[in-house]
Amino acid sequence: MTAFAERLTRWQRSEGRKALPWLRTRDPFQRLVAEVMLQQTQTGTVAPYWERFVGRWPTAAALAAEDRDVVMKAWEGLGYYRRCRLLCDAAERVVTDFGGVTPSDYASLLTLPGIGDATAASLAAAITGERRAMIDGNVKRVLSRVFRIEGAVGEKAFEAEVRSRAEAELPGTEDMAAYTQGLMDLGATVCRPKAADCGRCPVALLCRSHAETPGEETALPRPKKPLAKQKLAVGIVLVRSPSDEVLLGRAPEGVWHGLWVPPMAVLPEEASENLPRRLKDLLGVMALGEELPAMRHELTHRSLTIRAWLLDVDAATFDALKAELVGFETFPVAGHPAVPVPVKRYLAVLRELG
DNA sequence: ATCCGGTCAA
DNA sequence: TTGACCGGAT
Repeated sequence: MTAFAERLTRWQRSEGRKALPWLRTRDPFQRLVAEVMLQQTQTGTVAPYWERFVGRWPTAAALAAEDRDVVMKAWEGLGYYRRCRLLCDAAERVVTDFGGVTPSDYASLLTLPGIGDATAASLAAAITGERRAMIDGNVKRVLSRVFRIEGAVGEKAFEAEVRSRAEAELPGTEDMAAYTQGLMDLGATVCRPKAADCGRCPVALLCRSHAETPGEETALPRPKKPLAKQKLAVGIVLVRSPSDEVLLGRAPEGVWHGLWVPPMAVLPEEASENLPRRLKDLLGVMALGEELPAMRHELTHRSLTIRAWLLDVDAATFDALKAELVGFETFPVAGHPAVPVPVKRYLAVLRELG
């Protein structure tokens, strides 16, 4: 075993994170749920979601049999909602292709929707000790610092060098779980993106970045050019009935696909003043009701300025609007299906207003 | 306000 | 290879 793997593995066994709830189970399905939630999302955010999720659907069969909207509701607020849809697809595939037994080998895992190279390698290493290099953002950072790999994430040479180094460091099967978990623990708690805590690092003595440019471990492999952000004005109308119900429809595709949203219009920010007109046309009404405080919401490549109106209508008008808006359904404000975070905030505002 | 992070489709 | 996808941390 290399010095790096040896030190890292020993450190994980004594100092690594032990309190993460999914580390208490070896059940492949429950670990898979955790791995999917951990894609793009931090452990502290994931923990309560995971507890609820596997408490409710402990097996692939249970998840596969559940209504998608109900599952999405349990995912509400976690973000990247496509992961949830793919996880449901994966559960179905486990039932149909694997007889309900979640696989724990890399090749089989890779065939499941939403399971890519990093997730498959991480799961296989954790559950069976399969010798596969798990390479995620943390690993790229750690390895590029320790072995001083130059270049930017996404560049062919950088990615190839990271992979080559990651494979060269793999320990034997019996140490794979601790080693791979150690890589993740180190990246998350010590070799952080900013403010690396080299005083606590088990491999600081053999880290080239620490030796050659101490104090500059914050230097990351530069990401690619930042993508241009589109500024958009979003208008929504919370149509409320006398019995405290609202109209929501499924978001078609793109942003928030799979979630439910109120009647909505999207315009370039410069055309923001046209939102009321567009919404009135959409609803076929003369007035939009009371305007609520605007909210801002940031997505990967879009900045949203959200304006919202609260339109209180009588029962007959409510039913007429519902009939008018194809695909929209009625939900109690206090029992709505999965909605995007900003919509959830507005619904909370509604409850406070009474 | 900026940074961070896997998978899939185009 | 590039762009789309979300919310929280800093």
